[in-house]
Amino acid sequence: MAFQKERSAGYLANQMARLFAKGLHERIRPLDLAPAQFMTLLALWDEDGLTQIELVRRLDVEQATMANTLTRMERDGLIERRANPEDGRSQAIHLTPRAKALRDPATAAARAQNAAALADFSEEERETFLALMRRAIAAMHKD
Amino acid sequence: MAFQKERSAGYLANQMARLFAKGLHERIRPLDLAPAQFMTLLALWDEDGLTQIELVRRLDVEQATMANTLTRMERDGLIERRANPEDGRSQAIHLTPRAKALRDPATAAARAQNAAALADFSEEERETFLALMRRAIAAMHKD
DNA sequence: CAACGATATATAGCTTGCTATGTAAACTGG
DNA sequence: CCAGTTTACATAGCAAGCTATATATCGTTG
Repeated sequence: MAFQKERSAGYLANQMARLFAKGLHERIRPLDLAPAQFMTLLALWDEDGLTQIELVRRLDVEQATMANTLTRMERDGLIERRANPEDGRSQAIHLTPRAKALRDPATAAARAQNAAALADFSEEERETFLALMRRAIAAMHKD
Repeated sequence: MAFQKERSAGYLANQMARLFAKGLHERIRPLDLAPAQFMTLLALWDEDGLTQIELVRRLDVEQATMANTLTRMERDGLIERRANPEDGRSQAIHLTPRAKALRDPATAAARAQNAAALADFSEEERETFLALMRRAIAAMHKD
C-alpha cells in the first residue's frame, strides 16, 4: 500500500505550518519583524526581563536557536541583553521602546492570519482543532 | 486582551510541525535521510523521472527550495539529474538504487511517527484532524 | 529569422530550526 | 577549599524554508 502524503498528519502539519508562517510573515512585513521574532516578543510582552533559559522553556525551542534569534533581535533594536548582578552566567532580556510599540499591530496581524486560516470553521470546529493539535503535541513530547 | 499563544492555531501548528519533523528525523536517521529528502522521495517513488518543476508543484515548495534539496540529494547519492533531449532547460530526476531500496524502511518510519503523534486519537478523531488540516491549508492557499 | 516573452533551473542571501561542542560562572561534596 | 559537576550562554556547521535575481533555452510573433 502506497504512502499517501495527503493522508499523513506529519506531511499536512508541515505544509500547514509553512503556510501559517508565510502568511504571518507577509502581514508583519511592514513592521520589519520575522515570525520567530514575533513569537519571542509574545513571551516578552507578557513578561519583560526574562532570561534566555526561561524563553527557551516557554517557547519550546532549543537553546542554540533562541540564542541566535536573540542576537538578530538585538541587532534589529528589539531587545537589550542586561547583565545579571546576581549571576554572571545569565542575562535579562529587555524590550526596547520599539518592541513595546509593536505589540498591538503585531498581535493584530497574528489574529488576522489565524482568522484567515480558520475562516470557514465553525466555533466548535476551531475549538476541536486547537484541542487536537494540543493533544498531538503532548503525545510527541512524551514520545 | 492578551494574545495567548496556546490558543493560536499558527503557534500550535508551528510547534506541532517541528515535533513531527524532529521525530521523523530521528526515526530515519539510520537511513541517512533528512525530512525534506524523504518528502521528495515520496513523490519520486510514486513516479520516477519527474522534472524539478513537477516536483515543485506536487510538494508545494518554492522552486529554489527544491533546487537546493535536489543538490543535496544528488550529493548524497539518492538521485541523478538526466538531461532531457527534448528540452535543454529541464532535467529528469531519477532515483538511484540506494533511494529505491529506502522506500519500505522510510515509509515505515513515517507511519510510525504519525502513529506516535496520534496514538491516543480515535479513528474518527484522526479523520477529523486530517480534514481540518486540509481545510486550513486550502483556506490559506486561497488567501 | 530576429527579437521578445515565457519557462526551467541556478545562485545569493537571509531566517529558523537542529545537533554538537566550547567556555565561563556557580554550586557541591569530600 | 578545591575538584568536579552543573548551569547559562555562545559558536560552528548543517538542512530547509523563503525572496530576489541571473542565465539559458524555448516559443512566438512581427
